[in-house]
Amino acid sequence: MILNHMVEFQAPHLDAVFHALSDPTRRAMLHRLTDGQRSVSELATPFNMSLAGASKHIKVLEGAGLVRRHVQGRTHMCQLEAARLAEAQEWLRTYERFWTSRLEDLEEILREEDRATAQAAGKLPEKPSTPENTSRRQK
Amino acid sequence: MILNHMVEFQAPHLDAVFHALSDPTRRAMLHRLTDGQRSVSELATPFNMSLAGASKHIKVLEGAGLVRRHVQGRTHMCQLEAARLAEAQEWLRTYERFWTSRLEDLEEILREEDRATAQAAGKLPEKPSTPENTSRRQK
DNA sequence: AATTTAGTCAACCATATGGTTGAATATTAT
DNA sequence: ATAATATTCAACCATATGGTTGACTAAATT
Repeated sequence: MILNHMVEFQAPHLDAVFHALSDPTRRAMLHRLTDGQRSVSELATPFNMSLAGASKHIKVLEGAGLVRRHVQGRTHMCQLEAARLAEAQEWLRTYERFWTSRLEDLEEILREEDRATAQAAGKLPEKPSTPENTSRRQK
Repeated sequence: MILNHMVEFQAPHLDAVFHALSDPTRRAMLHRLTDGQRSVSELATPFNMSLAGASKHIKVLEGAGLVRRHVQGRTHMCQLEAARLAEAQEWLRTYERFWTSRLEDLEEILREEDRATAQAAGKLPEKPSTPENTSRRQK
C-alpha cells in the first residue's frame, strides 16, 4: 500500500512522460537519439513537418525530462535522458504480475470469488470501494 | 534495425496506451483494478467527478485495450487487461540500456567522438541524418 | 405499476494539442 | 558589412481533451 503510494505519487512526472510518449513523432525522435546526440534540425528532417513544429515536439520531450539540450553556438544539441523512462517502466512494473504468470490468474479468480461472496452476503455498502475499505486483501 | 522497426511499428497501440496512461485519474483507476473487478460506479466513487466524467475515462481505457467490460444486467464490470501494458513495457525495454549500465555511457561517448570527428572532417551533408544514413554504427 | 439504480448519450464549455506561417534573434560564413 | 544558417517566438487554426449538465434507456426493487 505504501509502495503503491510511492509509485503513484512519488513520480509526479508520469503525466508528462506518458503524454510525451503518446505521440509517434516524439517516440521516433527519442529513438533516433539512442544513436547519439542530434541537433534540432537533424531531429526534424525525417518528419514531414515544419522546423517549428518539430521544435515544439522537442520542447515537449524536454519538458517531460526525456531530452536534455546543450546549446553550442547557434545549434542546439539534444541528448536522450533516460531516467524518466526508467520511472515509467517502474510504474509499469507494478502490473507485471498480470501478464507474467498464469499463477496470478488463479489468485485473481480467488479474489473474484471473495468479492462475489461478499456481495452476495449483503447489500453493497454506500461507498463500496474507496481506497480505504478495499484493503481487505493487501499485497 | 529490423527489431527497432518492429518495436516502433508492430505495436500500433502505443499512442492510445501511452495517452491513456498520461492521466492520473486513469492510472488510479487501473490501479484499483489490480485488486479485482470493479463496476463503473465503483471505479468512479473515489474521484471528485461526475459519473459521466468517470465513464469517459473508462472508455478511454477500454479504447486503449487496458480494460475489458462485461455487462451483467445493469452493471458494467471492468477488468484490467494487461497485455497492452506489456507492449508498453516492451517498448520501454529498448531504452533500458541507457539507465542500466555505466558501460553504455562509455559507448555513448565513443559514438559522440565518432560523430564529432565526422563533423570536423567536412561540412555536414545536406540531409545529415536520415534513418538511412545513420546506420553507420548499427546495433 | 412506480421508483430507484446503473450507466450512456448528447450538447456544451474551456483549455490543450499538433500543426502551420511569418517575423525575430543570434551565430557563423563570405 | 552582408548573407546564410539554426532556432525560437507569436499568432493563428482545427481538432482533441477533460470536464460539466440534463435527458434518456434499461434493469432491479418496492
